[in-house]
Amino acid sequence: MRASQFFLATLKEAPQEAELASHKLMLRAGLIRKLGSGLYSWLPAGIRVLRKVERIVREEMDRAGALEVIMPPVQPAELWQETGRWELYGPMMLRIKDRAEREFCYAPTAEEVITDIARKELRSYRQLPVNFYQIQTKFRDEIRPRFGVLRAREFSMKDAYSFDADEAGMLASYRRMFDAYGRIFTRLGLKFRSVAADSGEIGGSASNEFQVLADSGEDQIAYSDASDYAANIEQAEALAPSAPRAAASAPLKKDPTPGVSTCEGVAKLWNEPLARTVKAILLTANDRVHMLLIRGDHSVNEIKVGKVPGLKGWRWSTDGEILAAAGGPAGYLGPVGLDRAKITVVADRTVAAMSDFICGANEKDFHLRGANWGRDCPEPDLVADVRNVVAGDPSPDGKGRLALVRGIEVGHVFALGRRYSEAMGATFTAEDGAQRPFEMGCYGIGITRIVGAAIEQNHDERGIIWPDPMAPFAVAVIPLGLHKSEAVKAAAEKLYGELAGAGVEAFLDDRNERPGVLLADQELVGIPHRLVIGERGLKEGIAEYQHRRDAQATKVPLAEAAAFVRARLAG
RNA sequence: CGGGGUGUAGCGCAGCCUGGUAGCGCACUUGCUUUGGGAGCAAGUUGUCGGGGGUUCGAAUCCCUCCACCCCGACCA
Repeated sequence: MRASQFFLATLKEAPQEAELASHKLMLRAGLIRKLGSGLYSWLPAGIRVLRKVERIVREEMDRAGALEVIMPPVQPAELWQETGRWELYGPMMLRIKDRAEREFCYAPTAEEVITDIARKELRSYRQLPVNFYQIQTKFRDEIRPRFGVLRAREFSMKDAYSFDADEAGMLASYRRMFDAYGRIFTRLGLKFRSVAADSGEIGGSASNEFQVLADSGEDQIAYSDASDYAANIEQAEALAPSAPRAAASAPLKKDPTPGVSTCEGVAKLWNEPLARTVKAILLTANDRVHMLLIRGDHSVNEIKVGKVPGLKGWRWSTDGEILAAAGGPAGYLGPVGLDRAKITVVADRTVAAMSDFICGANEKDFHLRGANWGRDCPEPDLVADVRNVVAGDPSPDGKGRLALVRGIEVGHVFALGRRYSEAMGATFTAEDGAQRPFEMGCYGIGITRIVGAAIEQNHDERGIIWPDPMAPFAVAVIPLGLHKSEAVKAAAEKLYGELAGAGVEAFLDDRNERPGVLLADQELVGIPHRLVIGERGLKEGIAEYQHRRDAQATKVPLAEAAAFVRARLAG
């Protein structure tokens, strides 16, 4: 491709809407333009990258035996009502009506449609297993779209759905997809980790996420420093302290803490470590108020809370409920002196093992110190893991300690089971003649998100640095003074021709611009390899090769330049 | 949805407080010079000042209202 025939929409300055590096760079490099909140057009340079990602995903899905289909992005409400998700999905789903006032949605995902296809088309166990996938535009009306294509409302997703006759088969299909995903992200040249995950709204038993590692990621990943354990922090288990609870050694004492309503404040006021304090959080579930107790330096894991018996569908208690159940206001709450008929005490595993702790006195402007389970208040009604793990916690698999890194979720595989097949009556005739619901799995990859995540992971102050497999062009040929030197022009054209002839995606920047402009654009757009041709080098018979990550250029004899680059690409 | 902020040329911004009919840089067009890291000079082009309403002789500027976009939050008691 010649620059003169391409549309290079680079910008010197980033539009003010962009905050994150990848978002700014995608706009500046001319990959995308914003149409509205969470809506992006993809320009020619962006499309080239997107197609590369799609191609690798397709190849690996095909190789794993999945079959490509396309389902309509506009789907009738009836299907979603069958599974109850028409209501469940809530405002995330964009709902539309046709001229006859029939309700539709713009697909946020396609379990219902694919299950409908399965129940109509798949009749016998002999047809199983089968795995359908599509690469399609999805729409999710996110509460707050942000970070450009990383959390857009409209985005491209590869979604696959497997159908098996039994659970063992389904788990094998799941495994095949898991392995395919690993190959995809490896081939894309990204640093990633697969982690155990919460299955969330989609439901099902097993679930793994694929996270591209990047400091700006929205997700936190906990991994063991001594094993291959890795999990999303939403899911990572915080083990109970191994040491038994120490005996009470301090007397219970109530002291004023005027205006100090946080653990941090009390710890500072009393010059005590934050880890000695306990914070109380009141939740209401099933019309009963619960006091959740977390160590002062820990944070609540809302997903774990929802899994505690009796806390499914919990919400934060109102101020009125708090006062009525605990007797004191928020900020001064604790387990001592509660009427347990009115309130259930749920202690985090760590808190249950604490002694001589600091907590609220259930009275405005007072806290307690030297509080002890058993002596000062009854033992907790429930002890559960409800906090987020922190770095240094023991790994749940018993090997090593946990460390935390940030990641961007680009893939997610779910072992669904029969949730959708049962809800929609999708059955097949089994070997014994009985009708059985399909065992399903579903597998997503955020195609557009991968592009943003790759940039987030691979950029510097000058611009993008594409991994070779995703680069819009493999190599930039940059002639310095093409419009004034016949020798430069001839050498650049020859080199470009050699590369193109060898099937290398070369970009010849034949614009009549100063060298700085050409070089800056190549660096901004992130073309990973470049060959500079200038009069200076021609005198020596060389081209200057430089990888986007190289600090210095390497002189390469002109005649060998094309082969030199091809060797780098192969490696 | 709550809080904060921003909307002025394609992009980045000033002007607004203290009303007087719109400006800077980049980009774009033309010409000349220049050409190994985002050129210089000269001459141009580009605006319903987010929309609507109001106050006023007069509104980008003051008031009301709506809209769009961005950031933080929507747990931490």
